[in-house]
Amino acid sequence: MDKTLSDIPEKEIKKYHKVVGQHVKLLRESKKISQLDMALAIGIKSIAFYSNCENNKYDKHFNMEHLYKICKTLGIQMSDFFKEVEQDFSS
Amino acid sequence: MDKTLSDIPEKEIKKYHKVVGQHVKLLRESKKISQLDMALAIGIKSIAFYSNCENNKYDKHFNMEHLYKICKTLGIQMSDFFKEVEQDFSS
DNA sequence: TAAGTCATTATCCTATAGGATAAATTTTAA
DNA sequence: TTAAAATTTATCCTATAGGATAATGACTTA
Repeated sequence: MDKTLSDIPEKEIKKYHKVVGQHVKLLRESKKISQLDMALAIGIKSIAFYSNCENNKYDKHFNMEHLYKICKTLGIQMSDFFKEVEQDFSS
Repeated sequence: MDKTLSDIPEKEIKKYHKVVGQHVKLLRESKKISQLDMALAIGIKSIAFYSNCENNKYDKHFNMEHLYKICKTLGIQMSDFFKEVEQDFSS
């Protein structure tokens, strides 16, 4: 799709995805959960794909469903997750 | 993908998508913005698709990029958006 | 009553997100 | 050190999310 009609730059979205991935990684590591365990918990069978989502490689990123399940697995609220993301994002 | 490996039920995700759509609609209407204007603001050229995302028809739903742009257009934080969604969701 | 927004339903198409696989690399612990 | 566990890189495939299109309906006001 041609996204140029929106005045919100693609770069900004990319950065957001990146910060989201970084934050998932941070939270996961702080709870001593392996990528494999987290991936399986949220129904992703490929650690490689999961890894790429965390690290924003090959344009892979988490979607709403992933994040919902990740937050639930971590025992936190989406709103709290995004609050932390926002702090990182604007810094 | 076979999502049965995750113990978080599909029904729950569907409901979440639904509440998200309803909330976007609520906020959009409260700001007197038409579907067309919002769709264009976030780079969606099809009001039909946008409408289906708001109403969760044909399994259409907003993704992270959509929601990021919607929140920015509405002038609110993602975290605040999701806080409201959570209140609706658990009720 | 017609014309003009605004929104919804329905169907179809395709670019790509989601995922599989394999191999390399890095980390950990024995 | 070495073996295993954990992570990352890279490439490829395909199911479907994202979107186009068209027709319908609902509401407004001229």
